[in-house]
Amino acid sequence: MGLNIRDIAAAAGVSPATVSRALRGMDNVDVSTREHVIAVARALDYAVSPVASRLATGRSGTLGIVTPYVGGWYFAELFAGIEAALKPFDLDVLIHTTEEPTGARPSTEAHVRLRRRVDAALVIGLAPDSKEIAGLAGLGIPLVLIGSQVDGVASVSIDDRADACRAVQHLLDLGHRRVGLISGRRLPTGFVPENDRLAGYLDALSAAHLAHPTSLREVGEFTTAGGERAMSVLLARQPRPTAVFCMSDQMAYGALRAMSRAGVGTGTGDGAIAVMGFDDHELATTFDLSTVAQPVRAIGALGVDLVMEQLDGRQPRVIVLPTELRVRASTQGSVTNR
Amino acid sequence: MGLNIRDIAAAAGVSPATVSRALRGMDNVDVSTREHVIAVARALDYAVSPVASRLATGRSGTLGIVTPYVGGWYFAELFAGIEAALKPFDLDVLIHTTEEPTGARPSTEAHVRLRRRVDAALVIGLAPDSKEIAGLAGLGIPLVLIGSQVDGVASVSIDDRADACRAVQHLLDLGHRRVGLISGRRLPTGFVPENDRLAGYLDALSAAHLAHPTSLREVGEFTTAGGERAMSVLLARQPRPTAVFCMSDQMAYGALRAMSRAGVGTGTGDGAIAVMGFDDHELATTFDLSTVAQPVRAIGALGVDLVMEQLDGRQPRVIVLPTELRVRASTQGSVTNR
DNA sequence: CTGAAAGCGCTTACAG
DNA sequence: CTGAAAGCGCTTACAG
Repeated sequence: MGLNIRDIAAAAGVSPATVSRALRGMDNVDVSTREHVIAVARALDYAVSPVASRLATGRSGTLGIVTPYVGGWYFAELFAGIEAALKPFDLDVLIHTTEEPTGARPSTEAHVRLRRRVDAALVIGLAPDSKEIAGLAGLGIPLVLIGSQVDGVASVSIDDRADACRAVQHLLDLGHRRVGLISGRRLPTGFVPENDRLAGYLDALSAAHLAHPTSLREVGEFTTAGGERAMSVLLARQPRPTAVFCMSDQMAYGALRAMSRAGVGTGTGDGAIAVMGFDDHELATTFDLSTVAQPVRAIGALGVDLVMEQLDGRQPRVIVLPTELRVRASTQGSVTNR
Repeated sequence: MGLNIRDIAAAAGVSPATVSRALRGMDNVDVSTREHVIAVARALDYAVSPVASRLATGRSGTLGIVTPYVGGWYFAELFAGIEAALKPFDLDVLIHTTEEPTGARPSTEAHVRLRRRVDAALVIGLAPDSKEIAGLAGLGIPLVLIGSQVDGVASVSIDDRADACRAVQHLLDLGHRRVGLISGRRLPTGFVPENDRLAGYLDALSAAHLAHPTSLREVGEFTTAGGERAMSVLLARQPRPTAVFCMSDQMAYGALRAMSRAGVGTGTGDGAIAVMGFDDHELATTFDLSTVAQPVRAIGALGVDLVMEQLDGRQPRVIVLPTELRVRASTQGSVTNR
């Protein structure tokens, strides 16, 4: 309950220094001494005080995670990947959310909160030029960006722009000429992948010399309900889009729902609208939704790898993961009214 | 970057003790002294070392969260509620997952991991008689259980048994006599709410003097894919259930998908199967799924309240939240093949 | 291989 | 209201 290293030292008949060395498995301890100390420590159910070690060593044993929000599919997946990858390392995690619940007073800045608390930080989706990134860089600890890139900083991401372009290209290949867009927020935002996906959408249309009026774009808030609202608006536009690219699968589900309610078919049928998502969320197959599959858990795990590498003194690396186009009935099929 | 309290003391022309008092807003400091110290600290961009304070005070400033797993809708919602409620308190969070990724060697036990690291713990879904709970109780810190109850320990949960019973009762009220069940794991499990929901299912059937053969039950692993598999099996049974209660909405989505594939209608139509979920997940309306709505974010926030209460020296409280039956087309409607 | 001692950066009785 | 001093529980050169 309240044993400290001196108690163990006394019980084992050695000095606290030796206990410290033995318990951490250092090799400059006689084997028999080490085993004896370990046995005594276990018998007494001793646990070192992480706080004391941290103060003594100057290492916090903690990884900071800076994220715009918590909750939602993407974060949950990412975090699951991070947690799993962290298991072998006995590192604690400290999560800092940058986005305020609406109406809340602004809380501590990320770098102030993390200072002296973390040995490294995983930074999710923040813009390269944001002041958060600048502040964090000033901390002088290893940083790993997820979903954005900055020169000289480690990062793991997908190529949102190219991937979105490919998704829209798929719709163009099917013959569509009026391709709508359902984005998360009103663009541009502080969330990088979203801006990049917009750029990719525009790339594809421009390359095909197609118009891309803003009347084809609606905001879906990254929620299913928002996607439903957005699609309802698009359905009322004249002329209607014949295909819609949604920046997330969850918004696409809502879009499909709006179409179903309006009696509008999905895929290639007459008067139908082809719907394309992004993520390959676990329900994409259930909705028969064509989408771009991104390996979110792997991204989280790789982020941890890059952190550990830098903590080991290696150079920051940049990883860009490939995605995969998954074509399903929402673009290819001829399901009438789902 | 590396300033400590003595640097500030020197710069402000006072002692470290006074700096400490001033910065923490203690009232036994002259107002002008305090303001001066605060100004100097700010000018020098000083941040106290949490680790040093923790060692000196014996308080970790950290809340432990013990959970069987991370990821998935329930945990993400709960965690979002916890995070939001924690914002005003400057408490760090330390997450410990008890369930191993399959194949991993067992990691440290929860109470060993949390010992000396947290001031209190929020424990999610663990069985009252589990050894984890026993170990955590031995830590002598305030505990708040989420989703289970133990005498003398604070907790916040819903009444899973009664709520499941009500859900099944709804199906019985519609005239169903063969009501199937899709559970998460093979029951009984270490996850309390699940066992309670089974009990509630049996309660309703027993009260109506109906048989409840195990052939009406299948395991859906709490995933959409699992729910789809489970329903496929149930569809092949003779006689088929005419209604199915799923322990989570996500499994219900899979079940609906399996029915749609098999050409089986939903709701009250001829040869149709009524499907009932549990959660009121964000897509439940999209699927027109009848379900039991539980306020997951509120549960997380209340868990934090109960923690703070105990940290303030108040007695542990037990909170049981009401749920709400949401009837939609999956039980009442007559949608043929969705 | 082992130990005595200093130090990590705070907080808190205690004395004034 | 303020300060000197001890202490929180470790780790780590340094010396042997």
